[in-house]
Amino acid sequence: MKAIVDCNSFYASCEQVFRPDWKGKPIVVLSNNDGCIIARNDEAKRLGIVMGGPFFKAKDEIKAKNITVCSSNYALYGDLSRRVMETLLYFNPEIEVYSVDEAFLDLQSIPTNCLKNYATTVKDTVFQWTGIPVSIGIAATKTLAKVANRICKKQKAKHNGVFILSDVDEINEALDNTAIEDIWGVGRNNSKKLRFWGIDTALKLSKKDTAWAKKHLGGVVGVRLINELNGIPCIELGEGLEIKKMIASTRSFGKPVTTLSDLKEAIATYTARAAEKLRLQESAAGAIQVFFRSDKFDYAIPYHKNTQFSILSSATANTNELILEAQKLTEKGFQSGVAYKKAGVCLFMLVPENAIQKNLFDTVEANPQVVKLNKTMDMLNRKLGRDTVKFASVGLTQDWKTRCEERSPEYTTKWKDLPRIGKRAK
DNA sequence: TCTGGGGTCCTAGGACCC
DNA sequence: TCTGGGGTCCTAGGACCC
Repeated sequence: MKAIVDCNSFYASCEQVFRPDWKGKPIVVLSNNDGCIIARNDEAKRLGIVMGGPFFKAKDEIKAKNITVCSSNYALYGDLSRRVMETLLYFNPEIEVYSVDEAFLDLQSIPTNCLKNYATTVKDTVFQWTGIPVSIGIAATKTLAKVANRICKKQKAKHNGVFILSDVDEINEALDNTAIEDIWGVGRNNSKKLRFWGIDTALKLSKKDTAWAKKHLGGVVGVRLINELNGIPCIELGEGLEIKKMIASTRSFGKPVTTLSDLKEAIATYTARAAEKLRLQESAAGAIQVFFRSDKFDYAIPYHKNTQFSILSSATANTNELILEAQKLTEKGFQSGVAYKKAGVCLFMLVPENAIQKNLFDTVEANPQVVKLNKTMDMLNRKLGRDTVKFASVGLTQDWKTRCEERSPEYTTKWKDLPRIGKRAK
């Protein structure tokens, strides 16, 4: 059996950990730039706040209903996520961290009659150690575990955080109660197709044969999906730390950017961030891409976007080199007169940093001091806070910076934000 | 005023190899 | 009349996930 452990309303729960006075009150969390609503706790869900909608459209309603609004605070969520995962690791070395708020657990070594107790202990311990409530779904395949998890969250009182799907009748009932678009692996496009063919529940889909799936549901992907629904595992647990194959850093601007110097500053900032992530997984990038675009929702002005790509003469993880290349590309693609709304940097062709293929025609020897410089910068920024040391090209004022008007303190990752007991810090 | 930011995997088809 | 059989690698684009 496999389990999926999923944090309940993760971002909203993180915000509540350090604000006991928010207990029982509705909360929503916004995306970057305070753009969309990306998390709501149960109380906010009950008040009818929808997921993913643009914030400015729901603003009045949210105010009227007295719902607390948080800008996203990824430093906080990242740190609490790490604590949750470490707690899971304490129980089970066979864990696949699937996303910031989810992990799969391999339960092969747990006897069937102990599963319920085991999962309940895991759930309670995570809550006790981190303050984050989780739901656990258990079944023979990842896809069925996901089904169990959904039901577990939907019927909180009935399942109390743990739901095991093992009995055939129970599985069928669960599948019958799962709408086609709620299946893990069925997205917007396929659910539309399936509904058109009259397949509207997971149970109906599970009855289709694999040849049909191969033809109509994206080849092997469809075959796997049907097998998984029938309890035949086709998606194995991932191994520990997966090395990323691409790394990106992209952001919307708080206000439109119109000058080349501002755009270059933003691109340098995103490049520095991406390079940090690159070094964290001990890789180097062989290629870099930058892009920038105008507001895609503003139909009054013509939409403008530009993407520039370059393969480096040899792979590097050096921020300085990457920024220089990114800025060259920015100069190439920039158009004056355009109001840019969003920009980003992607790094591709990632290789391990200790296996960089040198270019035959490189005239400059790699300087070991530069590697040390980058590592030292990372260390300082990790220890003393992000951007303690940075490249001048990222700018000092950063007028274009993302909006986040309701950001909570970084309770667990910044000394000055450490919560105080007794008197609330001003 | 105002609409997020990351990622992965798979397929089809073309170019090329022997 | 008639034109093989097997491969690999790469890219663009689609679909999906959180």
